[in-house]
Amino acid sequence: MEYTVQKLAHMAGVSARTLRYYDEIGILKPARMNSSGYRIYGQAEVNRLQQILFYRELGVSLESIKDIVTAPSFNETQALREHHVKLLEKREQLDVLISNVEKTIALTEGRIKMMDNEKFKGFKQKLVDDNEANYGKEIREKYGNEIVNKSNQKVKGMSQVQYDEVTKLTTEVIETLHAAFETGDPAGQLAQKAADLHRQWLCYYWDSYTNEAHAGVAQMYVDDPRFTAYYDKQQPGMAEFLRDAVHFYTGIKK
Amino acid sequence: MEYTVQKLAHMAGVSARTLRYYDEIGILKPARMNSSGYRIYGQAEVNRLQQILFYRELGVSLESIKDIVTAPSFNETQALREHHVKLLEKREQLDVLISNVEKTIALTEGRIKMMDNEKFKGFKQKLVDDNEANYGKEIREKYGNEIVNKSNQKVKGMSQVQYDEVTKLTTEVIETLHAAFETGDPAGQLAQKAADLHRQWLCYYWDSYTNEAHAGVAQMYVDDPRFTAYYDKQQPGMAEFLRDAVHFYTGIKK
DNA sequence: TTTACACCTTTACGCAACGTCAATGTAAAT
DNA sequence: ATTTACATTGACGTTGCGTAAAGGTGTAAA
Repeated sequence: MEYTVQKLAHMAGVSARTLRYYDEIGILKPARMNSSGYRIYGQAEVNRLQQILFYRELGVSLESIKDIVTAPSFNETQALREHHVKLLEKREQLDVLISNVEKTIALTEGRIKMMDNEKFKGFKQKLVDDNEANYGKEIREKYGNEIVNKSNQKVKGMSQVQYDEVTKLTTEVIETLHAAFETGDPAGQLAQKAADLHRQWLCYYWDSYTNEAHAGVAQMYVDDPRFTAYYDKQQPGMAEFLRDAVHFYTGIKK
Repeated sequence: MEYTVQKLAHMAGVSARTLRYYDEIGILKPARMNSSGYRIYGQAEVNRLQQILFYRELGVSLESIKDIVTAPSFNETQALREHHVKLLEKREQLDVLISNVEKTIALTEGRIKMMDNEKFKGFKQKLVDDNEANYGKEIREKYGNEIVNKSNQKVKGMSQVQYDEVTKLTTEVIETLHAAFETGDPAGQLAQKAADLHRQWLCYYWDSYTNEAHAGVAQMYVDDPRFTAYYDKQQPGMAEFLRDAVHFYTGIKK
């Protein structure tokens, strides 16, 4: 009928430390202390502990459990429903993680089989990473999930030849952009060539190209400081220049 | 081309504190320090940070990331594969959690609709909890998943009338057992009545009853200290007595 | 030139939920 | 009477940073 810490701990499958901690934070006080200062728990405490452990199993924080078990009129169903939503979100996140890990494994395996070039190592991954981890969210918001997924799909499906092409294209874009920037005219020949190279570059990542989307991305280069930093680190004002060039190229002003 | 903490932090979408922390734990040292002790990062560090963030996104611990990014010949695929397994386990756990929360919500809703009795509150839940969280694993191991699931199913499907019956039965078992214990004879009339009540009680949880299983559970009452504690808290030796009584009742000695 | 202001530095405490000594006192069993 | 098992409080360690605090720089405007 009465239990010391160890006894209760063993019964409930938790540690004695846990019970002392629960005492400390006030979610499970012992029924009384004996003459030597031992914690003595009764039936009521056993029941309460079971409630606590139940909610703990559900992943509820002790802080929230405190509210649940102390407030007598607390709406359990409501709390559970909220927790349910959180769990579902968590699972979704986890699913994304899992599929990303799976994709990465497939990628690295493919890479290894494909070639042994050290320089190549990690770069395709980085491509996926750049697009996905850094800008994935924004792009998803603006252009939807499908485009991003297809983009990543395309990167993963690239052969080394294609990879080399896109790498070359990347430097070409930058170099042409530099030269064009000197002229100062985003509508000029060089700038339009840069815009065209940029379109080609985009087409390595995108499944379908539209002027609209191209112009949108160009605008984002200016709006998003991380993009701006990337382009402007070469030359201040570069991001804006590229945007203007693309806007001329696509015939779309945003 | 070169970045201070803030710059790099902003670019990568992390805090400056994070970068200092990464420096501290040695997974991302700056390229150099300037004359005033400022951290200066270069392109190599940007790349490395991107790798780090990539793995972080995947939920890998910084400790593991350290191994990945510092050891040049570290088998990435192997590491990812292990992480993959962990993630799958996590998702399984999460699925269990989710279904439990769903069941509990259904249960509490049913309870509320069924009646308004305060005393009843939380107890059916506790029944499921007791069986599942505390003894579920052992019972599953010995008698398989199906029996346990069906048991929980039965509890959840119980009406209040049935619940009252099983509650009454519980006290009857205990009381009869007490009286029988006085006689000291596990083969006597009282003890056999207790064993029979115990069988009836079991049948509220089990879908199919067998002498074998009944005898097995009785033995478990002695083997498992948590069960022993439960029965012995009334009277020391009670668990053994009940086991003996049931063994006589079922005609099975283990 | 001074001053404002943004940015840098290190140091160090705080968070959640305990695990894990350490030092010491008590109950129970031999 | 002594061993053994278990009780107590106290305090530090864990992970991945957030968040001051106290003070030194870098640059641009007044």
